[in-house]
Amino acid sequence: MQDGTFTPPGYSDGTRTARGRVFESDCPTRKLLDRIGDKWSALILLVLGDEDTRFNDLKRQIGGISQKMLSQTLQSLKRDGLIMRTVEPTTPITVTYSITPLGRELLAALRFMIEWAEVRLPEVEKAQRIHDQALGAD
Amino acid sequence: MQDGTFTPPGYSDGTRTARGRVFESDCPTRKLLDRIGDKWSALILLVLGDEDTRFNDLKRQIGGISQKMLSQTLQSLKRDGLIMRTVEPTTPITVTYSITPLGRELLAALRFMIEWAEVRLPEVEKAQRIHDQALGAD
DNA sequence: CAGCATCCATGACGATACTG
DNA sequence: CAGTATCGTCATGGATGCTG
Repeated sequence: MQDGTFTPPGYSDGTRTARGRVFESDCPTRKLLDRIGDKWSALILLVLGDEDTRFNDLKRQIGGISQKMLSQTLQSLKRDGLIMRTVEPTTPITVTYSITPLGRELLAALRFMIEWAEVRLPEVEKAQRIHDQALGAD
Repeated sequence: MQDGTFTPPGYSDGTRTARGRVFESDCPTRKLLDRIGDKWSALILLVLGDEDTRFNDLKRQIGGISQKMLSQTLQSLKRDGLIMRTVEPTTPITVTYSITPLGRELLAALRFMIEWAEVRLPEVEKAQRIHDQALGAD
């Protein structure tokens, strides 16, 4: 858990799959997706994965995010232990956000999805167009 | 793209990172998360990754999902080309949902996050408890 | 600079009832 | 069995204005 790599357990022995847990009432996957499946968490983690960044820098880099959502999402990520908030008592105050080892680990898993999206989204959108044209053909 | 494996491009040469695209206006990652970051898509993909499943079977397996959301999410996943819908003209009608190669590929990326969630969520929740107790300590 | 407080619109989602 | 249609609720998130 020191670096950004994450090796998932199981699957090699063939006995344990994700299926068993995902439908329990306290399903970890559901909880995780509730948190980082929102509109901005993944983007913020991605920026902080590259370099420590200050509040208004984040706001500039992530186009379209409102101050409210940035602040709110940062708090949530900090509460989850995925990012850190560092205050320097300058005037005016200077606040820097950075990713934690735990956050970097999640980011590593996230990158697989990000890369998939970048490579395959054209196919998804092509499927959408075909689907939308074939009205009634099902 | 035939099996469920997905090898992300880039990163080996060190020049290309996900950063460049993720903040474009038509960011693929944002679009993807808008689609499968919802409450049920990931769960449905996970079930269908195991075996083809019928509508009411899905409803039974995924605890807590409403008929409306199941139907709606299935349509969305089908439109994206991630799952298929097969109708057998029995009486009454028999409908089976199955995952596509594209969907299986996404599922493979998703599993990294699922596994991370199952392993690390206790740490996240521990961080939450510590954070909530340290009121004012920042 | 780094936020918080407030108001408001949208839509995600659930519950219920109905259909081929 | 496999859905559709409608209604109501609540959370997400944007816009705006204010603060230390």
